[in-house]
Amino acid sequence: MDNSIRVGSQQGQADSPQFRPIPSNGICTRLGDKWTVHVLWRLSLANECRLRFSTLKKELDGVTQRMLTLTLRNLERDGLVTRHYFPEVPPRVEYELTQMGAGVLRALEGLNYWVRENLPAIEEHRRIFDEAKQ
Amino acid sequence: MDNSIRVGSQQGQADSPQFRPIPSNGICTRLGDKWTVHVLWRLSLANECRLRFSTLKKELDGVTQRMLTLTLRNLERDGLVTRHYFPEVPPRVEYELTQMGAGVLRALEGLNYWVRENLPAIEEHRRIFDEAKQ
DNA sequence: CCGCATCCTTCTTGATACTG
DNA sequence: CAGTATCAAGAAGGATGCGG
Repeated sequence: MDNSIRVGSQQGQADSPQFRPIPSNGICTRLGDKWTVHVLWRLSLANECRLRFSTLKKELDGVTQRMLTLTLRNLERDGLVTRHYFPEVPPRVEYELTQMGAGVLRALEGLNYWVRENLPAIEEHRRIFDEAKQ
Repeated sequence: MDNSIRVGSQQGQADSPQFRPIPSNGICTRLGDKWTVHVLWRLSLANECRLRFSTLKKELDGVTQRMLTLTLRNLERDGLVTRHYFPEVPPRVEYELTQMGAGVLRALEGLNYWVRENLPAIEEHRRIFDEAKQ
């Protein structure tokens, strides 16, 4: 498993004059995987940003136990989520969004907004493009 | 090829009270692929946001012709890039960032910034986590 | 020069079964 | 209930050759 959050041009391109050197790419290696953002998001909506594994699993439609575990493990490793283990009779595990975890979601707001604004235009472009291809 | 920019919870979860309903996920299906952001970024730095194929290929270190073509085709389809074809003797093709294309990069600034701020902390968490696993 | 088709490899995800 | 291990399926990416 590649556990990197890769940032921007892995290539040795010189920094540019105009903007800061790095486009936010590759974070998407982690954030872009199938369940990560869903998990962060669901946690952010929970009371105290905290849910147990089974609840999370139940509410993220379609996620398998395996993938949820993997996703949470990676988030924990990155410090975006904290794991609380209760050694009870049926064991209980809760996951909590950290401050940093909440920060990612805020950082995604701009993108989220952009998508909302532009999705119609994008879909229109696609329609035309695909049509022209016939 | 899946050409969707999928936004947020594909699941039928009810909109939440607190935030707007959708976390910006899945855009990463497109933006998160290996070369898309690199291409947008490189174009944004170019004169008139415009470069020919061969230049792009030369400057994006490691990209194959196939992947660059695919990436550009998808960007063109979405309306983030325009393709200009010149039927010359050795054919020439230029790609130009559209307004909307430039918009994505701006939308990514928040994320980009967040990564810069938090990468050290993330890497520290990883170090500790991995160490504890021994 | 640019693009496409083909083949092959790697990574991610899903399905399933088993353990503390 | 939560986690792990194993196996199989699929998608993404890379290598290469041909064609306009």
